[in-house]
Amino acid sequence: MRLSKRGEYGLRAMISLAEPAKKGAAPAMLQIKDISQREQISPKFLEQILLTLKNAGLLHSKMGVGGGYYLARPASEITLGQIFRILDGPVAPIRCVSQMAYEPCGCPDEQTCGLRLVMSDVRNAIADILDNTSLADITKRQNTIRKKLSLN
Amino acid sequence: MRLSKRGEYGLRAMISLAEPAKKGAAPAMLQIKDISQREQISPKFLEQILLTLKNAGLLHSKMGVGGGYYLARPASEITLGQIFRILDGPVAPIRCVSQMAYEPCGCPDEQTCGLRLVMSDVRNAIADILDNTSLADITKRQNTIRKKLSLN
DNA sequence: TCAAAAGTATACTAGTACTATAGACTTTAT
DNA sequence: ATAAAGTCTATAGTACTAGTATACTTTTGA
Repeated sequence: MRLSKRGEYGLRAMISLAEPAKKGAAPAMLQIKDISQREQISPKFLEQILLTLKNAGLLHSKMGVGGGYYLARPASEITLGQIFRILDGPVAPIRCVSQMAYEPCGCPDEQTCGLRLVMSDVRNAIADILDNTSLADITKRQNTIRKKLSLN
Repeated sequence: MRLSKRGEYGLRAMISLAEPAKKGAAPAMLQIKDISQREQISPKFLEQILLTLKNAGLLHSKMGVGGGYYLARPASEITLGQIFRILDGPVAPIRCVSQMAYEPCGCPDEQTCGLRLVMSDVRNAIADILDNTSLADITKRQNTIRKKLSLN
């Protein structure tokens, strides 16, 4: 049940882009090298990933000197599920329970297949989390933890 | 978040082995070819998988004519999580939230990493399902559905 | 006792996906 | 004009997946 590096890097980059530079400020525009340095990601690989995300409509960019990437929509309207599916494909652990890419498997009877029942639960559990967590939620959770830690 | 074919086949085979031949009877001993025919699995590939499961202590076998594989423990004491981990490794989508195979990722601060928070939730959701579902539970669910279907 | 059935064990392989890397190109600010 | 920054496509090394192949051991039963 692994998240690919592409997916991991893409999610981390999007989370970075959702963090406002100053508290209360608008989400920042960041350059590839800013993100790649902070998150320890190969800049050329990150470039591909951000481009994919841009072509999928989640990011906008500005070319030229002083350019960079920024979120196409408010952080509260971009979910982790959207990002994940663009980079890593369906959430379902097995195709026969996928909503976006259904395919039959070889079991004798799909309707009463026990594995399918459980994997369907797994799919729903994962999708529930990823589709109901926005980039803004992540930022909020991070800030809450930081606050708690600084109190000690 | 995909389940490998090895994992899928292994789980399907174990579920087959948990189904008693006759209602109320003890779980059956089945041969590779029985399972491979019923579940449409390459017999040689299945052989490897069952052997792995045997060496991990989940199956016993009987050699020779009329031999086969059977569950090493009652179906209620074998969980899908056990089978999954033997064949596909850790349940966690990312190593830094794995219980059985932790590894640090490259994020600037693991303690406040937003991605880690969410992926930890995902891991727990998956593990909750797989570790609390036994082969006996699956058999029961299948029978419930079959009963419902035959009532129509 | 020996042939056939069945599991054991390990090596090998073709194909695909993953994780990048490279290089040539376009746009923009100064 | 030039350097900074994103765009786009190709390709390469590696690991993994899904299966094949082959030789061997154990057991049963005719």
